[in-house]
Formats: sequence, C-alpha cells, structure tokens
Amino acid sequence: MRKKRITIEDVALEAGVHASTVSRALNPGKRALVSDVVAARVAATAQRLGYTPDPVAAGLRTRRSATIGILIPDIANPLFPPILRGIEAALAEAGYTAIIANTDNDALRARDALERLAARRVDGVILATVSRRDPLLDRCRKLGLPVVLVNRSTGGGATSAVLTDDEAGAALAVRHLALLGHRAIGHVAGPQRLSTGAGRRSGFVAARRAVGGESGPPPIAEAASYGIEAGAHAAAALLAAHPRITAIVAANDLLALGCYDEARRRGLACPRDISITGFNDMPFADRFDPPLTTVRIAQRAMGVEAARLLLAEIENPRSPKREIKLQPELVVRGSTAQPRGPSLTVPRRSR
Amino acid sequence: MRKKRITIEDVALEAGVHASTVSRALNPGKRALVSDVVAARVAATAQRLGYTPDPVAAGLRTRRSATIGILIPDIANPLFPPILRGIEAALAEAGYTAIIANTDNDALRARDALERLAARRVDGVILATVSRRDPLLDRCRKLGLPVVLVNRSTGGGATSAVLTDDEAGAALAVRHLALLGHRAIGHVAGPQRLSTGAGRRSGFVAARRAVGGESGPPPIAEAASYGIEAGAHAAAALLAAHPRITAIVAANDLLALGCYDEARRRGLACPRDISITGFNDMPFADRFDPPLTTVRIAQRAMGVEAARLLLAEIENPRSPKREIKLQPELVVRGSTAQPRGPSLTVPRRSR
DNA sequence: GGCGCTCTTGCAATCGATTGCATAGAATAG
DNA sequence: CTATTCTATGCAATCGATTGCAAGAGCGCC
Repeated sequence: MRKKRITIEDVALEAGVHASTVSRALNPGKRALVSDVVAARVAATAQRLGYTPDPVAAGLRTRRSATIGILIPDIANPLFPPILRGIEAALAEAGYTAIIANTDNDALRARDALERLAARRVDGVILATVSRRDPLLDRCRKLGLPVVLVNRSTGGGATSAVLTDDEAGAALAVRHLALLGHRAIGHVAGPQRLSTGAGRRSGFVAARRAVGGESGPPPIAEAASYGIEAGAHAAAALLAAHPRITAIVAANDLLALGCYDEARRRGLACPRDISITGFNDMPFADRFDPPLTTVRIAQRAMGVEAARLLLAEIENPRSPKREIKLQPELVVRGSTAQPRGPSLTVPRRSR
Repeated sequence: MRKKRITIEDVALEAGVHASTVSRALNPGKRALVSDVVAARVAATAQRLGYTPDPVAAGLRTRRSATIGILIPDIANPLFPPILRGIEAALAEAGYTAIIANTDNDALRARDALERLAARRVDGVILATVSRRDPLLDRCRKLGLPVVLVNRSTGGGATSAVLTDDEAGAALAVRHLALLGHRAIGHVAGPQRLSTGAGRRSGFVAARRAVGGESGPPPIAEAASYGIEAGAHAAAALLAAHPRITAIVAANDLLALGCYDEARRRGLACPRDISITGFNDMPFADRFDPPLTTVRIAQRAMGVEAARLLLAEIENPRSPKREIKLQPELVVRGSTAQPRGPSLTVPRRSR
C-alpha cells in the first residue's frame, strides 16, 4: 500500500478516459474543454481513489512551482514572524507555498540562499533584507525572477515594495515627545544603508524642525546594526555628545532596548530622567521594563500586501511596479513621560 | 538571455559527451563510474556555463524532493524560531530545504497542512504540534512519511523524538525556590494532553515531595493553553484555592507572564510577595518586568538533533526509533527571591 | 591471435503531469 | 443529403534529470 502512489494514469484507467482528459477535467482553467458528464465522472473517481496531483511533475512541464522564496535576516527577530504569517495567509489562498531562508545580514549567505531558491525554481521572491543599492536585485532581474520588497525600498521605484511610512512614524514619536514638553530630543538612527534607517532619520530631522526643537544640528548617533548592543553604543555616543538630551527616538525597538541599557548604566531612570521611544512594536514590547512607547507598524498587513503584489507580478510579469506605503501608529506606554523640571527632583543614582 | 535555462543537455553538448555521462560526473555517488579526465572536463564546462541541476526534475525521477516539512503551532511564538534555525542549519548541510507550516493549534489546519506537505512530496516531517495521542502520526505512517517530533513525545517510543527532560526542569525550579526558603509552592500547569504539560507537572509533584514541601495534595491549576491569558486564569484559580502560596512554578514563560498579570491584579509584587518561575527562557525573558527566572531549554540543539534524526530515518527507513532527551538549565533572574517574612514588610498595594 | 575481462560511455525508458495537434462524431448550414 | 464547423477526446511530445542495460575500447593472458 505504501508503495503505490495514485497517478493521473490510474484515475484515467478507472474512469475509462485518457490521462489528458483527466488533466483537463481537474484543471479549473481547462475544465471547459471537457463535457460536463465526463468531468463529473473524473472528479468522482479522483475523489474516490484519493488522487492528489503531483505539483512537482506538473511544475516540470509548466515551469511553475507554485512556490515562492522569502529572504529575511533572521526569523528569531520578532519583527518578522507576523510578516511571514501575513505572507503565508495570502499565499495559501492562491495555492502557493513559501520557502523561508535566513541570511543573518550576511551578503554572501543572502546570495547563496537566493541561488538555492532559484535552483528550486521558485516563481518569485520576497526580500526583507536588501539595502538601498543591493546586488541581489540585479541577480533577480537576471534570473527573471519577480521580486517584491517588504519593509525596504530601493527608492528607485524599479521594484515593487510594501513599506511603512517611516518619515511619518518618526514624526509621530517626535511630536509625542514635544507634546510632553521635551525640547532636547536625540535620535539613535538605524544603519543608513537601509531605507528604514534613512527614512526614520529624515523623518526625525524634519519633525524636530517642525516642532521647533533646539536649534543647531540635530543630535543623532547612527547604530551599526539593528541590535541591542549597537543601540547601547549609539546611545552612549549620543549622550556623551549631548548630555542635556531628555528624550531619545530610537529607530527600532531593539535599539530602544540598547538605550535602556545605556541609560541604566548612567544612572538615568526611564522615563523619569529620560524618555525613550522605539519603532515596530515588536511582540512583548509591552512587557519590557518599562513598557515601551513605540511606533507600531502593520506587520501582518505588510506581509499580505507583499504576497498579493508578488502574485500579481507572477501572473503578469509586465504589470507595473508599485510601492505600497502603510501608515504607522503611535502606541504610548511607560517609557515616555514629561521631562523632569530642572529642580523638581534630585537626580536618581543607580545603585 | 532570460529565456534559456541551461540544462544538462547543454552541458553534454558543450563537453562532447552524453547527458547521462554529465549526470554521473556531477553526482558524487556515481562519480566513480566515469573517467577522471572526462569528469574534470564536464565539471569545468558545467562551471563555465553556470549550470545548476534542476532538483525538481531530478526529484521526479528519484522520488526524493530534498525537502522536509515542519509543522509548528505558530511561528510568532518565540519558542520556535531558535528551533527552526537549528533544523535549518542541520538540513542545509545535507542539501535539504524546509517548508514551514503554522497550525495555530488547530487539528483541522494541521491535517490540512500535512496533506499539502505530502502533496509536495516532502521526504519527511518534523512535528512540534502533536499531542500525546495524535491522529497526525497515523496519517504520516499511512503516507510512509518519516517523522520526528520536537519538544513533544507520544510516550510510546514508536516515533523518534527530541525533547527536554521536563521532569528535571521542573525539579530545578522547585529546588531553587525551596532553597530560597519557599514552602508553599504552587504550579500553573500546561495542558495535560501535551507531553510537556504532563512531564513538567509530574516533575513538579515529585520534586515538591522530595524537598518536603507542605503536605496535602499539591497546589496545581491547569491552564487551557500555553498562552498569557490562560496563565492568568490558572494563576487566579490557584491563588484563590491556595492563598498562602509564596511561589509559582509556571509550565512555560507565557504562563509565567500570565502569573505576573494576576499577581499584579491582586496587589502582589513579584518577587517581593510572590516568586514566579517560567520554562523555556524565550527571547527577551531577561527584559520582562521583573526579569524572569526560568528553565532554559536547548532550543537550537533540539532543532539540530531533530533534523539529524530525521535525515537518518530518511536515509534508512528501518533505522531504530530514538528519543533524545536534552537537559535543561536554570537561569536565575529577578522574579524569584526569598519569601518575605510574615511581618517584616507590609503588603504592597498596587495603585 | 583469439578470448574474456574491466572500464567507460551511450542509448532509451522512466518519473507524472501538461498541451499542441489530430481526429471521430455530432451538430449545423445550405 | 452533403458539406462544413464544432466539440470532445485521444495521441504523443515535452519538461530535465536518472539509471538499467548494452556495447565498444583497451588490455592481459595463454
């Protein structure tokens, strides 16, 4: 029993028709080519025999694998699972399956993973890894692979992408802090080679000007990567250069966590002595100490839209490239508060 | 340029040999069948032409897809990403690729996902979802699919599995609390239909007896699922039935978070008024408020071992079933402390 | 010099589906 | 009643690799 797979041939024999007829009867697109009575009979026999078409065999002939590849830096980064769920949901509707590959922010691994996906004949790829000018994209173009970016943009509009309005998000954070009374607001920026890093930074700069913060060049320190350690380093540099800062807008939640660490190291209590905001609203951000005020991005929706965009592009390779920009939302929690009045409270020392 | 794929035929033509020779020259197993000089020439031409064998086409003939399926409840549950990374790493070494499916703890979806994986002709599956007696396993057996369980067991030994020594882990937590001076220790248990829920519970019961806790039936409340809400409910029930409890051993970190919530609701400060331990040491457990004392399981190692076990079973379907049990480790953080002396401090009210 | 042996290589079938083309029979037109 | 167009189905090639079998080349031995 284990040995015998049921093939289209078996169904054909059993239904008394030719295999090609079975194929047509079972394929929604070709269904019209075969008479209703035969189609019904075939469907019934297929059902009875428990026939499942082999997508591998079909793919060989049709050149489509009903599979798409996803490149992300690291699935353990909590930003991604919700996006993946969104992608998966939209893909499943269309009968597609996703293959996920982690790159660990390593260009070589990314290259490698892409080649492996291409070898598996994926019908398209979703990239959450690329920097603003990335050779990966050229490679995809050369391979003739439809591509959609999530949470990234090349700026050029040559590639479809789904992203967050990073400028607006950063502005949300700045305005919130300004409203609380902060004047000296600093920014721990993400890597500027990534569109999110650049976008949030420029959003910060513009918003700071708009709310009329202190004059002079904006207090900004760029983190080397989107990690806690990098955030702590950048925060240290920022605070060293601008000791009077009362609030920090971090370019993502992990960087904010790094800011927490650095603040604590300096004996600064958050939010009493310094307010800190994040970006992304990653899972469990509400459980941090203190709960993180952050800019929530529509992770799942990004995934869904990205998958839809990609499917459309697979369907019609010359469909226009589109950029979908989703609006973020501020989530106020415990890491932001009014700046402490200069003399209302004595600075608190860490133990 | 985009149109033409390079096939084995192209390489054969270019190298002046037959396609079958190319196949043999490039396949490590058959490599010995062709002369060294020809093999070298073929390898060189393949290299030069940029030939990548089509695993789909090969799979059609060989009946192996070099693909395995993974069923997990939810990728957004931070327990799983490290396991997946482990699986992926071990798989990649062997040239295999993973396809991940989420089931949301829904038996129907699980069933469905399994069928889809089977249709894609995966060579085996890794299940992180099954309960102690699960129809999914019978289905795999019927399909002739090699299976390995991660972090789950059927108890029967009929299926290979990689798991944590849950009894030992629970004992670690209980002993830690006993050493701190706790006598009245309760347990928020996981669902008993899951092997982890049952194992941790029995570990708790045995350890409690061993450390000579209070007599009488052990204070235990079972959570309906491994979620924060369920944990809060169970904690409420536990504290209502046993008000004198000074410490709770939760069967996983999410349940522990639920305990945090319920404790706060009752005006109990953790760890001052009540100590709480988790299980798993999920990412960011050190960032919770308070940082969670928990039992760390070797997530990545579980993934690696599971993948190895599965590959071995694919290689040799009649290889003996094995259960690998990994030892957990206690991570002490801020959610546990000595029980407060009956009158040393006044209870603290939440605001 | 003929026989048998090993070592390489080619031939052709195969895996399971899809699809352009051909054809038989039915339906319709004239 | 014949000619023509449809419709429904079958035939066979195809996708890209793998592999059992056959055959040719080279070689040693008696």
